[in-house]
Amino acid sequence: MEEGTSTSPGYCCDTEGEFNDAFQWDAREDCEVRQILDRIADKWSLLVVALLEHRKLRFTELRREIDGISQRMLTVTLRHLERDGLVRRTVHPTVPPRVDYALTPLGVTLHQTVQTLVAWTDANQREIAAARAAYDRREAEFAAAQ
Amino acid sequence: MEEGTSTSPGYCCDTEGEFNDAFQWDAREDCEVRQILDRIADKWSLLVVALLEHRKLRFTELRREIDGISQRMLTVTLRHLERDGLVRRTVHPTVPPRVDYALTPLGVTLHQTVQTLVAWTDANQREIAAARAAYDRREAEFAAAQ
DNA sequence: CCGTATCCCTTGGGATACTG
DNA sequence: CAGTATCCCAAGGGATACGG
Repeated sequence: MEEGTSTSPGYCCDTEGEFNDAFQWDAREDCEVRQILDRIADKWSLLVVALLEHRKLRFTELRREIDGISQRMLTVTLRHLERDGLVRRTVHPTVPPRVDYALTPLGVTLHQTVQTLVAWTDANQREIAAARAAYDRREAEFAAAQ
Repeated sequence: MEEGTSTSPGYCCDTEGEFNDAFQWDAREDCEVRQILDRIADKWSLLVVALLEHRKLRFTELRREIDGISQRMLTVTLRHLERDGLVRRTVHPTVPPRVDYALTPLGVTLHQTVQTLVAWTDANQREIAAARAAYDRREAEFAAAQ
């Protein structure tokens, strides 16, 4: 079940917006952007998508490649991605069972899009680290002054 | 404190990668990409950034515009964004106090980057919704067959 | 090999009350 | 107005054990 399907559109149609951004979303929790962002942003999804970029992988292969993931969370993550049409699950009726996972075309486009964000992170991580350090230093000085 | 500062680099340096992606990240939890993704993916950050795109806003103005946010979470979110150098907080020493928030140049570039993700979501929400519906239908049929 | 089921702990985040 | 401080609950996710 898990909803996410039958809720109202949620994406903000620009009703008399004072600023005409190309995109603008509202604050509702059932917003489509939120739904999908939550998927993208959970602890493991992007890692799975990244690993599947160029190749099919079996369950156990994914498990080995993703350091620290529990069996449960790998299953849950894969099911979510499959439900969203981002990953295709193929079961080979052999014994012992063999299941492999691959990106769908939609999954590939998501991966490409996410790369721009990763690129941004890569380009700005030093600046962010510096900002954090500066903030923490100011905070420490302030605390010391008390 | 809150770490995030002193941990090891965490971003995968491409040591003998069999696939030479432009970007590739490892599975470590302290990965820089994760750190920053966690920030942009939390419940309110992007909403705040979006609202600040073109204008400064005061604390209460943000609170009014973001439907459903608690006072506590607005404070926490703003502090995080400020610490990361994405938002600048300006206190006017008047009485009653006046504080306003604006994006830094870095914050502006983040916002722009995120827009590509929002655009992807916008372009593909129907396909995702359809995939979910199909998945749920198959699941329901399977359950009925039991 | 590929999962599901259960238990349990940690974290995110809402409600409320209080301060400079 | 612009926050802090406290309490508390629900969801996320790890560990473990079992099943087809």
